[in-house]
Amino acid sequence: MTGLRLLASTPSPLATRFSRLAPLAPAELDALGQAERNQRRSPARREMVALGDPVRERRALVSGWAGRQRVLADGRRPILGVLLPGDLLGMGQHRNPIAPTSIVAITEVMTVPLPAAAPGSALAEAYARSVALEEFHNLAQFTRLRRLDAYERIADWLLETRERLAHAGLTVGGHFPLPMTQEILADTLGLTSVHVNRTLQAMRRDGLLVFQDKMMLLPDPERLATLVEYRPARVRLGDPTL
Amino acid sequence: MTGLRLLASTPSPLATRFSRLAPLAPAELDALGQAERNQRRSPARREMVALGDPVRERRALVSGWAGRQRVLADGRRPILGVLLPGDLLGMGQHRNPIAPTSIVAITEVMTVPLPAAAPGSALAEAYARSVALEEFHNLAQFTRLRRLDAYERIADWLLETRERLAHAGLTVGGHFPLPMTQEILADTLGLTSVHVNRTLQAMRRDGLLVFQDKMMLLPDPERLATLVEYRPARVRLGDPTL
DNA sequence: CGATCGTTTGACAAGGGTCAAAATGCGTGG
DNA sequence: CCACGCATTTTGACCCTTGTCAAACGATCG
Repeated sequence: MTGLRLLASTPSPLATRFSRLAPLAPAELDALGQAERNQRRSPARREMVALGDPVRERRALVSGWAGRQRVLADGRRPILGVLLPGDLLGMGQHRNPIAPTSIVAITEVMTVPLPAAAPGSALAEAYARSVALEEFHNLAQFTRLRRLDAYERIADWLLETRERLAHAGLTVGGHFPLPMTQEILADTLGLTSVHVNRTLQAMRRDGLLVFQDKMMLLPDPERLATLVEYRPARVRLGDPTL
Repeated sequence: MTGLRLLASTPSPLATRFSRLAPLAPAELDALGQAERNQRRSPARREMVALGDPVRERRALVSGWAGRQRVLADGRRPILGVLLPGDLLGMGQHRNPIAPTSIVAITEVMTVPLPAAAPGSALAEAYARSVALEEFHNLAQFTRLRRLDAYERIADWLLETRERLAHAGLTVGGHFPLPMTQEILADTLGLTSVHVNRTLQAMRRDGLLVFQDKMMLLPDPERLATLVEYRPARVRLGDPTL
């Protein structure tokens, strides 16, 4: 009975992530739960937000993966960053913000409207920390593309993605979902799909990853982390909860 | 007489940039002017803000150039973006933000504390737009590093920097200051100084730039812009003032 | 007038891109 | 349940941009 209830009430990625970002009050958790009843669906490959769209409301991703991307004149579409369950959309600060990038669903994606947060509330703090984390990951993506070679880039990105998914409660025994093609991974990492393929094979040979049925396992994350000097994300120094 | 007064009261880069971002009230312009009396100096090469520092106050650059950078274990120091006069520092959103990057003075830099802006005021809007512009330029830097080769990267960056300086009233007859070494430019663009040097020479041969005494002139910005499909920054669609 | 920093030039190596095609997987309809 | 068509993964051969290493040259400053 308890088992069933536990199963049924498994906290959503959104609630998991947010209650780790700030100590949410029960009422705030409840507001999140209410918001999650109001899901909107975007099928895979759909452009959820177009570049330059006015931002009407703040939303959160509750399931599925999306990519922030730019479409270029030459047809290429570099992916600037990946949005995972629990991540926020449309957090611009000023009155009439417009979307600085387009957002495209990689898999089928469900989003919900974000409940308003009273200034100074734990929920507001969680939103702000989420934004700060996003900035952190943007910077990480930046340095990744500058200084790491293909092998290290992939290793570093896998470690980061694993950590983000774990933070939203989406890893199972070290395994985590990776529902993207090698081509999209290539667009994310600034490589060609051919080269991603060769590099993944090398990592497999080196016993650093196992990938099956869109599930990834890193058997030796420590070795990977040493390899690329990976440092986990922190919003605030000295905060052990993040 | 009028000429003298005009000269003496030449608006600062900060005031110029901000009154173009939002229609500031006279009182707000005055507050900016007051703030500018309170300058703090950082000599060239000084680390103005260290990675992880707590952000105590919001400031603005009023003269000189700085770079947001990361120092890496291998000693390299990729520059993530350049801060020009009129740009803001420390605009994190949450209560106890820490600096996500270190900031280093490229030339001697003067900064001033930012006056507080009432919510909903034109000044607050100007701040928000400045933040949005910064995000825009971060994204531009991003795509620059991904898809453009060395020649295009430099061309694109020069066009953007020229536009930003013009926006702060710092260009004179198409000429603009470029007070950085080729090595720092290389760090900014993800290239080596050797390659920057060769590429600049090529652009000079092609008649696309003239560089003397740390002043840059782009004789044919249109040709450059076509070359790299350069698109000027806009914070809001349909806003002709930006 | 050294000393130091920045620019310029040369020779060479290599990581990754491009092009092309084969192999494998997978959903759909018959 | 099978066959077809399309998407994805894999492999091979070749080439080009950029990095690396090293040294010479030029300018600026105490």
